[in-house]
Amino acid sequence: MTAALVDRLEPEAARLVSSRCATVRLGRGERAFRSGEDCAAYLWVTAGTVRVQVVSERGRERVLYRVSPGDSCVLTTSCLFDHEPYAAEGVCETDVTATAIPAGAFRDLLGLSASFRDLVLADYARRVGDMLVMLDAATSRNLGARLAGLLAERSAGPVTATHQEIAAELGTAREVVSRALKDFERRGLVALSRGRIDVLDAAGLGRLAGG
Amino acid sequence: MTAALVDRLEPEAARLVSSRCATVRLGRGERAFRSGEDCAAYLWVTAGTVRVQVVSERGRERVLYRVSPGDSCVLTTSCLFDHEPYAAEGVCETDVTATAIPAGAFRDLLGLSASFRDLVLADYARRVGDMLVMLDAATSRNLGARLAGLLAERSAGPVTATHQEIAAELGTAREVVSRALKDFERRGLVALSRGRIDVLDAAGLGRLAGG
DNA sequence: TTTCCATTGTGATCCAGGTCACAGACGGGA
DNA sequence: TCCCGTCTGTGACCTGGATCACAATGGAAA
Repeated sequence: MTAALVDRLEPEAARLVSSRCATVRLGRGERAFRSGEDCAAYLWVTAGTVRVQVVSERGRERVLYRVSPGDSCVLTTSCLFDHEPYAAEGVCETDVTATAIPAGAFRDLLGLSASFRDLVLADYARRVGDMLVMLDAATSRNLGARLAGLLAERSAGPVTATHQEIAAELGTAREVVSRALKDFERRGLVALSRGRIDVLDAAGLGRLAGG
Repeated sequence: MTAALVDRLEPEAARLVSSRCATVRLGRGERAFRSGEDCAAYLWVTAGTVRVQVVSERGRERVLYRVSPGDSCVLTTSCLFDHEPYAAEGVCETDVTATAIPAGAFRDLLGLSASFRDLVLADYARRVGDMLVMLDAATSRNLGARLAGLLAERSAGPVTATHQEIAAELGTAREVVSRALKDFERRGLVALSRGRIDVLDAAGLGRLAGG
């Protein structure tokens, strides 16, 4: 399944994309955009993943969401319409290929293509929903449940992530995650090794996470 | 200044609104929508204010944002595009007049009118920005600063709100707000009376709030 | 005036999570 | 094999804020 933008659009809109948009490639670890930067173009990711995060004054980073092929990035649209600089940064988690849509072309596309509108707005809707959930989670402090939820979600294979990365995901401190994980291990829910967590009892984790 | 939708749209779009949208009136305290409800129409508020909030399991309510004349409601668009029910409820803080735009008409309008697109997306952008700020605030727990900020913002006139209402605004408990306010009073920043807070030193509060 | 409920003030206590400070443990180079 | 930087594990301690439990007060309605 390809995630090329042109494949999803009406012919006329696809032509517009072909003529006015460029393909950009970014290496793993590069920044797609930085906090405080102005927003010049809308990026449609066709391959790879961009992690969008904010960094607090105290240096703690917090992951907001990820942009995968087929997703748009709410913050970018936010910037394009609000004319404000980015409040977050985008880090490429893998090599990334994307179509850069200049602001003018973006607006034209919105007018021209119902498919494009649907893509953009549906994604917006999803993100807002996610952020509501995050807000809720951040307010009620039940770190154990949130961690269990995160692990249960990814229990298909081994979870390869350092405790530090998970802490950023949850917006907390590494030590807190380490302790909680150790607790899970003692309860037989997971097996821990360096940079990797194997889920032994996804159902149990799910129970911990769910209401 | 009127906030009627038709005044902001191209003639053709305005006609569409006139023919397919109804005006609804809601009394103060009524629910514009409820948590879990399906979303049938997009509401464009022309007069009054709707407070959008989520209620946690423990009954604590948290204000997400307010919809004033000229604003749209992100959650509504969210629902229309995501086909998911509301995750929050909307309470009319005053008598409210609104234009109800059925889902179909909403989509048509987006295609037809560049002005409408700009209204909807600009509003979306603003909300997302607000939510980022809220997330940040909720994570770093410095209730004093947040409370000071809230008061400084409204320091134009006396702030008429109970401590309970302010607590909902900040997503915390009433007692915590009472104590913080009392502390501000002792420091000469505010004067407290029943259901009302007079800001005596807006600059001082601003300093407490600002970085 | 009296009643009664919503609002506010406050002490006492509790607790999840944050911080600090190290000590191992692992693992990929050199 | 040894070295060194990254990851983990853990104890000790701190803290803001949440909860509980009442008392006191204000003010609108009766």
